[in-house]
Amino acid sequence: MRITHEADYAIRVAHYLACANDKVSAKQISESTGVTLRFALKILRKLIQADLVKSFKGVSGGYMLNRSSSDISFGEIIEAIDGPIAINHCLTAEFDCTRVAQKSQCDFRRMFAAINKQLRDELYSITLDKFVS
Amino acid sequence: MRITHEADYAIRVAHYLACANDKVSAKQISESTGVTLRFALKILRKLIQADLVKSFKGVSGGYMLNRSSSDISFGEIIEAIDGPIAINHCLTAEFDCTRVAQKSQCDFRRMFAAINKQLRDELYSITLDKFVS
DNA sequence: TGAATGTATACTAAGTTTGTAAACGAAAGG
DNA sequence: CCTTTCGTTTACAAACTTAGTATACATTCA
Repeated sequence: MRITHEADYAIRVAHYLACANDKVSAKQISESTGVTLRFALKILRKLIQADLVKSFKGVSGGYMLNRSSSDISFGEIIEAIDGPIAINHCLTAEFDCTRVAQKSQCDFRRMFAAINKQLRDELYSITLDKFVS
Repeated sequence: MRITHEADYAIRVAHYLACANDKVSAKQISESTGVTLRFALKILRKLIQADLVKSFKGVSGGYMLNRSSSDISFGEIIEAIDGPIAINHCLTAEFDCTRVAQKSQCDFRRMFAAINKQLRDELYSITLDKFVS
């Protein structure tokens, strides 16, 4: 019932970028957030794939947010790293339920889906700008 | 961000006991829920330790709920198996934050704590009796 | 007393997470 | 144009967690 450390680091990284307001090198990000350089690079790649961050190559390259910090939510960052938010395995695409033939008929699943949606909405409502002083 | 399979099984087991309304053997529980006998025994032990289930030894022994099904929530069952509900590692007792000296000062942590409480309350508000026909 | 049941501890296999390593690709600037 | 600086990609491996099993033991009741 936890987000991974990687997702937690990703939030720190994104927050750092939100505060920076300018292109920042991976090395700088690593040193400022306490995430090892290699791991930070891995996280940045996932954030780029999710269109949350953009990168610049070359001698004076670096990273910056791809959108306004008011338009980037914690939910998005978490899902960019960990994949879809799902409090129970039965809510994921690959799950094949052994309880009932038609999984849409399962009351438990319906209940989990409702709670999951509420949690997800909550995480999507919290944006990075709320943490930028 | 998921409950474990074991917690999911525990819900099935508890639900089966809620429907049974009488002492049931581990074998019967295993066969009815599709959880292997050994694993069901392990789960039952944890449910007993959390006072959700009581057991009877001897030849005609078995298990039954320790309280009314309207008094047993999904939150309790999940915590009995997986431990305290915590969406981020930083909300757990053993966590030692590397971000700031005083973890109570961390805005992220406060935010996660609020969302976590909401999720937990939600899971505690859903009781077994709602799934007994 | 012994068959049927639950209890307790410990172990193992499989899967996931958390990183690390190495080789490659692209762009700025001299 | 070519070197330096930085980002990209793929693959690997150690550590941890989960899921499930095995073994030995304790209790009850006929």
